[in-house]
Amino acid sequence: MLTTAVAAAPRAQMPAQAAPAVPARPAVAERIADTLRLLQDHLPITRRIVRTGESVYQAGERFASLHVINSGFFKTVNMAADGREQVVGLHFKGDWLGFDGIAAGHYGCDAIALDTGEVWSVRYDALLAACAQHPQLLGALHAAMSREITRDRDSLLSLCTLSADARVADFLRYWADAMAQRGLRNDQITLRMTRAEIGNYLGMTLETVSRALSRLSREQLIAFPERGRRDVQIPDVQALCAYVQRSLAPSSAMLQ
Amino acid sequence: MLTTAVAAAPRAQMPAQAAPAVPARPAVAERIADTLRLLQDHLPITRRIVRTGESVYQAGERFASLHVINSGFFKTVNMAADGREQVVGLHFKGDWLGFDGIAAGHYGCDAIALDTGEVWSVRYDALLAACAQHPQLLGALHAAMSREITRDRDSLLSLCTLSADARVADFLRYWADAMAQRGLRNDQITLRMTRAEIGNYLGMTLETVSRALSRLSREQLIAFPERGRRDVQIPDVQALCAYVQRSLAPSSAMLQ
DNA sequence: CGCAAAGTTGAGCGTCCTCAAGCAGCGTGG
DNA sequence: CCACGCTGCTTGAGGACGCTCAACTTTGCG
Repeated sequence: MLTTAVAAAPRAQMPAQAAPAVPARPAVAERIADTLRLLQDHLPITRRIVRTGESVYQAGERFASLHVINSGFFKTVNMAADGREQVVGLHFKGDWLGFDGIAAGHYGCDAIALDTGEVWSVRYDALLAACAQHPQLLGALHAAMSREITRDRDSLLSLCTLSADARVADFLRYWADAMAQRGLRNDQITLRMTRAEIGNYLGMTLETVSRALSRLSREQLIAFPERGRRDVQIPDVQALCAYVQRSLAPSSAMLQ
Repeated sequence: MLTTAVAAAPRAQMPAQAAPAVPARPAVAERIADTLRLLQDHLPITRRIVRTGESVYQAGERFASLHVINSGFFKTVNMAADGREQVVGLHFKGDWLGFDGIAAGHYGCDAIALDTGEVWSVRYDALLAACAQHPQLLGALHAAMSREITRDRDSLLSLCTLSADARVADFLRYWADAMAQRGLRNDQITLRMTRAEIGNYLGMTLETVSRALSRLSREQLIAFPERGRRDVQIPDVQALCAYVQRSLAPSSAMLQ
């Protein structure tokens, strides 16, 4: 699907960006803890509980603060002037929210809680002042923005190159990876989004999401332990990755 | 197409993000000039001419510098470990390149010149040091990253909500807007990409791009003044926007 | 001139969307 | 307690948009 080779320039060596390093898991969790500690120690923070469906901020609101997720799951929804709504990001503990407001002076998305969570809000001007004193803080900020950009581009990549089924599989893999990186169990995840939300995020209809999940379940790549079908069991994340890869190379094995 | 309404929360007022402000055009050009001057005055800069097809950096290369486009047109190509290539961004004068390298320590994309251009490279560590002295520089850096994030999300939005024809129209509009913002003529643009590259960027095949351009031309929204069909004349950018909007509301006018 | 690369256009088909029906879970109220 | 309605989910049938494959034209270059 859409394997238009754009260029055939000689390729440099490249670290396998999706292949999970063997252990190294707690690295992300540690980084998150460090960042939260840095914020706590050097900045006035507004802690805020956000319940399911409530927003941290809304598109159009004046930008003054950035927000760091202390717990919970969030989505960002891009709002076009003409009413189109697009889920453009999923965010977990340690992720920052609100970067899109810096340049424009107002937020460009809604940030909405997918369950009850807590965000720490810091005034952007105060953050800049603190960064001047503590370079680590600036480093954390830039790294977070950089990761956000990388993540958005990876979304573009899956959206453009994967079939609907593979996109759903990749979505589950992404969620499971995010859990694992934070030291949480990733063999069973609770989708905190409706099929419609997932479909919107992945650029397909809710029916297609449902069918894809059914197919993945039929192929034993996932299972639904509960009646509710909101919980997804992933016996083998590697197998999910393999499924995505397989869907790229329909028949022939890649020579060379 | 894919108008799954995810939520129906009460909506706050929101500035029309796509509607071009009446004049205000030189604002962006001025901002770019300011940024270039800031860099020039406070940092050691490596100027570099990059010819068509050459890369500023490649995926996997060690990250040490950010790059600002002084002239020319560039694309960034996301390289997946499995060989998938995805054009994830187009970049013009004043845009920064390389943000995705900050967090990972190595670049995640190739940045490739679409024609001969000049980039200014600054070492990231030197940039940080200079930012400590000149807060404006830090402001420019953050604004550029913020805009990058916003832009990526807008790409996701068009990719997920627009038909192929509308996506091509929106692509032309985007390019024309980028030109206008920089004070260049936008009634005629020279596409510096092949149909295959455009298609890759927009998530469709080169044939579909070709057909979409033919249809737009048939509807008088664009014209091909040259034989080569690389130059596109856009008599009325507004009409292009209207075309995109029209494709969203297939039949009924939006009540209320 | 000849060849390769880029582009256009057509025919056929497959994936995914649309529309529709039915089921499951859940809170409400009689 | 169960009927009731609501929302979310699943599954099927049919159709459309865009992909695949193919032939041909145009452009550019040695």
